[in-house]
Amino acid sequence: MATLGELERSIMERLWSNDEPVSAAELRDELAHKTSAGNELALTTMLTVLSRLERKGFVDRDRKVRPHVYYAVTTRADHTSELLQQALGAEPDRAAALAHFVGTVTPQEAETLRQLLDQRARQTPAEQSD
Amino acid sequence: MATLGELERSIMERLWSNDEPVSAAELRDELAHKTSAGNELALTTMLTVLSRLERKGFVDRDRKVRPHVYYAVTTRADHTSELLQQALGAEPDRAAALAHFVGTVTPQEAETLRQLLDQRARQTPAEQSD
DNA sequence: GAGATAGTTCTACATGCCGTAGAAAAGTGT
DNA sequence: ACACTTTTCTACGGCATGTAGAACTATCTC
Repeated sequence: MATLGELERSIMERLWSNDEPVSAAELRDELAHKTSAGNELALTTMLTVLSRLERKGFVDRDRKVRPHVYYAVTTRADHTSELLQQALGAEPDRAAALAHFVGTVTPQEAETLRQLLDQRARQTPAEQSD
Repeated sequence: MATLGELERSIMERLWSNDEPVSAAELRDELAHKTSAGNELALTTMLTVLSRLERKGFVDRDRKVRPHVYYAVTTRADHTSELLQQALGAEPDRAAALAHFVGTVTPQEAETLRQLLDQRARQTPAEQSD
């Protein structure tokens, strides 16, 4: 999975935060508010970056309407999950890494995780350990 | 946390896999075996990359001995844990992301996670949910 | 439907990271 | 002091990203 630059990430954050497809112009205006100086980027800049995000498979667009409107292909949770898998992917001692990780999450998150594991266990019936 | 390039990663993998500090020349020879063609990189290439890794805070070196010897500053599990935190860091709905994630781990890992959470619960006494 | 207008794609450039390594400098042993 | 080893400095090509003008295409209006 390709990584995202700063502007690309800002755009994805916006697209993830709201399902309705938006035009490049809207995006540009909204992002300008977020930046300290409120610089408006050129519209073509938005369009270029959106095209790149499209090429990377992060966004898609509706080409039937005239200002094309863009939307995220996946949810942010999905994306984060992929990042988590990727982080673990190269790790030979996954248990050790998970141990470190569990040590860093908040108690609330630990509880969340536990509940999720319980749900999961119910869906994926007991496995035999070998 | 800075990201790693391909060569940088290879070097870190090697350093993480063995605690003993190694010289640039040793590293170069070992990594050459790993690559398909067995290309030997120039020694200065190793030194450059090691310096960059040092600057990034991934490795340190013993400058008292004459071929300087290099070693990883953190463990790989530590690093992976940081990546996991980082992946979750920007996520507003951490629970959702964790849910996706839990859905992707193997049953064995789920069990590992459960055990880790149990240990953790023993160390961090029961929290009151609000 | 031809021209004006709005919107999109093409092309381009600066910057910074990374892989790569030669040239220059610095340390070491005899 | 000199040859040899090792490290640092400098450099360059390639690629990703932010940035945007130029050129092209679609749409609307009269």
